[in-house]
Amino acid sequence: MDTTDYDLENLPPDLSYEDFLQMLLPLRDSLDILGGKWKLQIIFSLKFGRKRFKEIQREIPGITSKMLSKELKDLEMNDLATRYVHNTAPITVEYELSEYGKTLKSVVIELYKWGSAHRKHITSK
Amino acid sequence: MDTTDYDLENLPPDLSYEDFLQMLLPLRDSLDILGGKWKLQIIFSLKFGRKRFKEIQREIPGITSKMLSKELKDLEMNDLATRYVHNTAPITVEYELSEYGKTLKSVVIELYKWGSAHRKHITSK
DNA sequence: CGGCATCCGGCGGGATACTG
DNA sequence: CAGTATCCCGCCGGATGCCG
Repeated sequence: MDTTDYDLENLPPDLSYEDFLQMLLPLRDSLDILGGKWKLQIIFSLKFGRKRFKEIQREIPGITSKMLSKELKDLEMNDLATRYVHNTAPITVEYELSEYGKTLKSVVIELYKWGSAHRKHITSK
Repeated sequence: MDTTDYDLENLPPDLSYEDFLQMLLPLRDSLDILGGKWKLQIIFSLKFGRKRFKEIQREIPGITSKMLSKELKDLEMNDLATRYVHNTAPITVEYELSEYGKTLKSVVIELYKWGSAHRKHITSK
């Protein structure tokens, strides 16, 4: 696989278009993981500790079980959240943000900072 | 308007859901501006200087004039790109990344860094 | 050349019902 | 309770054509 790391400040001038698209992949990964209607809300919900499926759903008005289930599976696939199944009757499942998931913090903060400054920039004209 | 800035590290525990959604808005702004199929490619294309409409389109295989036009208008609305119209026949139009647009750099780099590390994290399991 | 108008297909995602 | 299955609608975005 291709593990080339690019220095975004100084991209090689002879970068082929294919390599350019390769370079965009990690960027898209980040955007996909945080993008969409529900991802951020779920991630923030899990930031405050281990939660049951229904708890999360209650905290996020409007989300259907289908969407929540799909998004959680997504987070789990990306190793960002961990799923705990308990042999109770009826079954209960808990989710928590993984240690690795917490590495998202810096990106999220950066996005927030820029977005926040941007709102001011835009409304000041 | 609401210009409250939140400290994402220490969110007030009594944060109402409405305030929480408010807090997400800047994050969504950032994600919307960089997300989508073409935004990054266009931004990177403009990073290398002032370009004509057709030039950009040639550099981005597959993009239709409709999409390019829409995305550029979007960037312009957000003050990220500047449009220059020349009274030639036929008309020519140039675009360039605004000075303000360059402030995106830190966010983009952060997204790239995390996404890049994430690819390694995921493929190493 | 730089766009806008129109038509249209795919799909993200909502509503609802059902199951282990 | 924690999902899955089905149906369905809106809309993003592609294709094509036209216009100043």
